[in-house]
Amino acid sequence: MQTVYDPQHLETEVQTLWENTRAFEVTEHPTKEKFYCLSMFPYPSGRLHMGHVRNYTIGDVISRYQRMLGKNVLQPMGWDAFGLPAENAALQNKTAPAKWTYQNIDYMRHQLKRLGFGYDWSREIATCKPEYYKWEQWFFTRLYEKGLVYKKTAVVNYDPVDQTVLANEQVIEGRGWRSGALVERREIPQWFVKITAYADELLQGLDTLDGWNDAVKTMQRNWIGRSEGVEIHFNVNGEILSVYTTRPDTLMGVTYLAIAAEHPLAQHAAQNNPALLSFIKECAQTSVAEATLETMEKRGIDTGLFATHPISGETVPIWIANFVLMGYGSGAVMSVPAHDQRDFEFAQKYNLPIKQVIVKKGESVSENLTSAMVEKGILINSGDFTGLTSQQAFDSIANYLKERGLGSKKVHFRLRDWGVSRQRYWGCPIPMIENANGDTIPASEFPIELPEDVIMDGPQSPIKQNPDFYQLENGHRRETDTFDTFMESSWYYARFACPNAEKMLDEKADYWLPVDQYIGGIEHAILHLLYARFFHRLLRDEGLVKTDEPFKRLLTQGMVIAETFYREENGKKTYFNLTEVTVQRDEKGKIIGAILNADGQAVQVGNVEKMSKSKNNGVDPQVMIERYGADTVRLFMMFASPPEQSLEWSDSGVEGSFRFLKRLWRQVTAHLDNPASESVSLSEMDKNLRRQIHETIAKVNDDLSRRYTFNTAIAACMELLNALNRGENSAIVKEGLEAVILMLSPIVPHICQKLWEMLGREGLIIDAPFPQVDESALIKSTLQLTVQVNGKMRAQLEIPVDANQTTVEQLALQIPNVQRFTDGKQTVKIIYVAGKLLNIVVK
RNA sequence: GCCGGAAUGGCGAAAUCGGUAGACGCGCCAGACUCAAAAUCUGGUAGGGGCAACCCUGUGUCGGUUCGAGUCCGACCUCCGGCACCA
Repeated sequence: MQTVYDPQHLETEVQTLWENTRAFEVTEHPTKEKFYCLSMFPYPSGRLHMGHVRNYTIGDVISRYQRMLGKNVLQPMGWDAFGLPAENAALQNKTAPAKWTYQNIDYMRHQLKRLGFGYDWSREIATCKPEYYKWEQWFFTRLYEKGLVYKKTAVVNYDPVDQTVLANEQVIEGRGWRSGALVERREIPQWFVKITAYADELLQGLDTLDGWNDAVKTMQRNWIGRSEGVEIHFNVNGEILSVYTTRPDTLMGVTYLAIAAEHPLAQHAAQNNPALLSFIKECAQTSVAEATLETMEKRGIDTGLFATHPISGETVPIWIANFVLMGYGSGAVMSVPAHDQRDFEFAQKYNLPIKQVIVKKGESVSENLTSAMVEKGILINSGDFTGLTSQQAFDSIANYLKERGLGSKKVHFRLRDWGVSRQRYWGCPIPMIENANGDTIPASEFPIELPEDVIMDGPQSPIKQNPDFYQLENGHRRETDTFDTFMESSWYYARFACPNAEKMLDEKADYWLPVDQYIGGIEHAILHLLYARFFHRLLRDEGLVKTDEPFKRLLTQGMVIAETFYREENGKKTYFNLTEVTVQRDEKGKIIGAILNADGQAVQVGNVEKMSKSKNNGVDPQVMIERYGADTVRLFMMFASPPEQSLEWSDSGVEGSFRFLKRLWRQVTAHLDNPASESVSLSEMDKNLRRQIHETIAKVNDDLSRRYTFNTAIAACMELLNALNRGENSAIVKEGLEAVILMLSPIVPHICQKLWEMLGREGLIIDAPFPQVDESALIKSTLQLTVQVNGKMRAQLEIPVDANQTTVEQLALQIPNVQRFTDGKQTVKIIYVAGKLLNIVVK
């Protein structure tokens, strides 16, 4: 028998057992209940980081628990293998993105296996393989045929020095990250998928997702942004300029219109106007990111053009404003400074008139508005509409406009169509061809393979300069843009059900889908999850899946954070890793400083932040696994905080987890040395211990199935183990130890498998049933009641389980400490929460 | 700027439906074992008062609802995530 807990040796042994028995390979099983548990697949960046470890431990714990409940559990793993970092790495190392990616996959697969995750590796997918992306290409051409795909121009960030398109992330303070050149907005033709055609369905579908938390659903609802408003036509020299508003009741307060710099009217007006031209050029020098546009200084310029108000017939000036974007709606907005804060500030800045047309009920016009009056109310200064409420005016004005052909009610979505074109190399080639007439037509054969054997000697895509790729024999020319990588991650969950199918998806997908539990970072709350929900409906409408929603239950896990250490010189911070410093604490254990090991001098202690390269505060999981073993790392990850909260790294916390596993090991081996002596009747202490065992089983089941609070499940097991250590009846101690081992096995599967065997059990613990409650063990004869006076706890009272309120009140009033607070006072009322609490209210 | 979230001892956290604030763990303090150290075990540990029984204060800030608020409502502060080409 092993007397010392030796995780390295033990974990290898157990992992070999899993491998040899193919413990996690699953097939469709018509009679068994299925459970599909999926963690968001990783981008193969090089090594696993702690965020991955956390994500995949959560998924593995849920999978193993569900399997022990008797379900047919699928837990697959793959690689989101296309993406920008591979190009950057290739550029730096002068290698091919493919080679770098495949090397990373090999290393990270090895790491995942070492952590003991129960994946069905026979289903592994890498999205950069033609066997995977050829179906995406085929599907895109199907969407094209159905009219769900179209081409239009859209703006990108363009680096004029590197002559390449930049991702928002690559634009730093308005400049390209490599060249430092001022970035320009540029319009280029791109492919779009009509997600807006599904906007209503995506919105309504949220109501069916009971297993998603409200924060994510709210964010998606707001992102889709359904609004009811009115489209209004202004007349500009005989041409129609359309604007959309949700506040047609304020229409009489319009004092100017604002248009985008790229708007044709702006371009036209600028032809003979150098001031306008230079303003438009300035507007073009901004990143396309919405956060940048919304936070920058709002600026504008008068075009000199006028529009005719559709009701009053008055003319209002047309301004170019840097915050209005072409391509979001019509590229023009009506401005009502009195009732919109942004318009108000803009009007003040440029001395434009502010005309109040809404007042609160019972008030009159405000003499000097100091800010916009944005609430709804009663119309004033609005001609025939004066006196109406905002609500009445909405309909009256809409009808007025409609009767005269000047506008109509319209439902509008904030959601925009999904631009899927990327001007990059390391992605799935878009399967379109430009024929000799200049028309685009879909490709007819798949895959259109991306050449992997390339050299990145500049930021431009190699396939854009490679006629072997784009030039076809019949004179046609292939599209050289690639897909947004969100395309691949929008359907991988379905392909895992049938990774080798000779079509995109086969009937096996019907067995496994939808995903019962999806787990990933909260940062994916909108984009990835919305695109996947959209794509699932596209698959459904192609007859490839039968459900409406891909993910039944969603768990969004928090970030892994850690302390930062730095020195500041000339305003530039240099960060040091935890491994390079010694932390100093006061006698209470509070951090008071840190010293750099290299020179013995002090460094600054910074904030606790998300583990990242830039803050140099990452902890390499590999080092921890080698030091403590996978079980300790897994245990710490699950114990330190509940999954949805951020998790702070702590070396001593990891030590604590290791210590607990050593104690578990020792306690079981010590028990084996003192074999069970069966006692006939149970003492009161025995009964209490047995009740605690079964109360813990009830709690852990609830924590693992409903609440997903793994930290409290572990705490309950720790408490039970402490109690078992004091247990006297070895038969009950054995029952308790077996329960603890089974309950902890989803979290720390290696040590539990081994202890399970040492207790004389055979086979895989993963195939043993999870402990269930023996109701008879829970029976109590007395309860602890809290007695309050005026809501403050004054005493504890032990009462028989069947005591009625009158008895309880009498008992409570006899307690001296209760009498101290009630004597000489009048009892106003008594509140009794049966079996829990008695509150005596006095005055 | 807009949308969403978080905040509780020295630290990570617990308190599940409005009902005992601080379970469990870390750290720290004391003791046991040891020639000693490590490891391990036992006890203590929100702050303040009290010999003690107990009492007062306390869950980011200010206000409110309630017999009772960490939990609900309103306003605010700080931090975090997302904002459509990072994944």
